[in-house]
Amino acid sequence: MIETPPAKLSFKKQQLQFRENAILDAVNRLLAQKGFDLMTMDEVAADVGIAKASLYKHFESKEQLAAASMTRLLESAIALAAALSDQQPPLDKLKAVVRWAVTEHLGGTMPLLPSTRSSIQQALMGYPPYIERLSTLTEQLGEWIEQAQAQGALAASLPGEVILYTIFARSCDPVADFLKMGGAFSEEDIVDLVIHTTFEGMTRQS
Amino acid sequence: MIETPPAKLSFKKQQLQFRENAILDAVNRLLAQKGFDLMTMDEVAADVGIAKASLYKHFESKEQLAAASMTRLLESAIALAAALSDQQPPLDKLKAVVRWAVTEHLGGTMPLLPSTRSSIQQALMGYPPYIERLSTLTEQLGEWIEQAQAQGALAASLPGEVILYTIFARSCDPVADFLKMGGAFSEEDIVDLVIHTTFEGMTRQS
DNA sequence: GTCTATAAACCGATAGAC
DNA sequence: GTCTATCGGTTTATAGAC
Repeated sequence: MIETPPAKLSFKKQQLQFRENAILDAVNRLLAQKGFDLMTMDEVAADVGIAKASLYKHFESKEQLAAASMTRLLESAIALAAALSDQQPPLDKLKAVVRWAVTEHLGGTMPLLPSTRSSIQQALMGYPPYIERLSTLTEQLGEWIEQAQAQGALAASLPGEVILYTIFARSCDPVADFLKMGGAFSEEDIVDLVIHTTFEGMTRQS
Repeated sequence: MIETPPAKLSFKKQQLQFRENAILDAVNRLLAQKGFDLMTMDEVAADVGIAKASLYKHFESKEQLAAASMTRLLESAIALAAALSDQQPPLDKLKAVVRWAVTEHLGGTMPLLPSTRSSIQQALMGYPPYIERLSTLTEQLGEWIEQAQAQGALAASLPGEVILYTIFARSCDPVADFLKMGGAFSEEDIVDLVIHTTFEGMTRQS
């Protein structure tokens, strides 16, 4: 019994995809734990359970490996945004995105980016697949921001850029880490607190 | 003419202090630009204009060097806090601290910390002079936070920890970097925008 | 493709002359 | 104390056998 070439090829491709996904899982976790600079290729290989040289058969450099991981993360965010009901107010959809990001962050699966200072930032900007996803996500969020402002749900006096960047930045907010370290709050509480201060600020009585 | 021993000793000490201050200036700038991990001792030495080996006559390790720089930064913050008028409302004093920090950040003299993930964080926690300053600053800010909450100027429903950590975190807010990169706002505008979103949030109409 | 072994570069820290 | 030169260790990336 000889399998037909197409099926065998498909199976091989599936195996390849599966292996590369396992690699990206490890990279994602290590990026979240230690950041790009402190993450070593030896660690990634050990975490996946393969030799370091084998990594380079799948990804040609550490930068491209991290870029691929970040691209997959953006795809998750885009998928989440697409799954949000259109009947929800745009402000709720924006909060849902932040909720997802902060939850991932607390779970240890959110890379430390965005940070202007990270050495990987430059490599990311020269990696078209990442730029494309970032553009897609930015467009979707920007649309919701405009709608929320038109409805009066978000301050119309604030430039859209400021709101957009703030939402991105809160995905990696160290406040969540500090609160988790303190141990006085549950992860659900921490997420709620971060979302509340982000959107409502700290001066408003509730 | 032979100078008196006390005067000569004082002069030598002054020279030493001056040199070490120049070193810490360079460290502070490099920590702000690249962070601890990417900062090399060769760079620090080149920036100061001395040999790398000479650095180790003043500071015994890279960690201690960074810790000394961070300690000096905290002393600046404490001095700023002490200089604020007692006639000001506590909320205004808290905003003034954030204003100072974000301005330093935009000027390229604010190290990337705090960040739970930085490899230096652990060294910092084992460096008593740093801990002491951090405790002093935390106490002062905590006092103002309580006063502001009692006055109704800050939300009394928010745990003080959350407000404190948020103030610390906004000192290194990447939003300021993004807005600066965008080039559409002056540095004064950026500082105002960050302070506004931090304290008033993004939903309130103004 | 996966492995072991190694090359090439870099970095923190030190030795030793002055 | 400052310098030049170098050690020891780590890291990215590759060579070559299987």
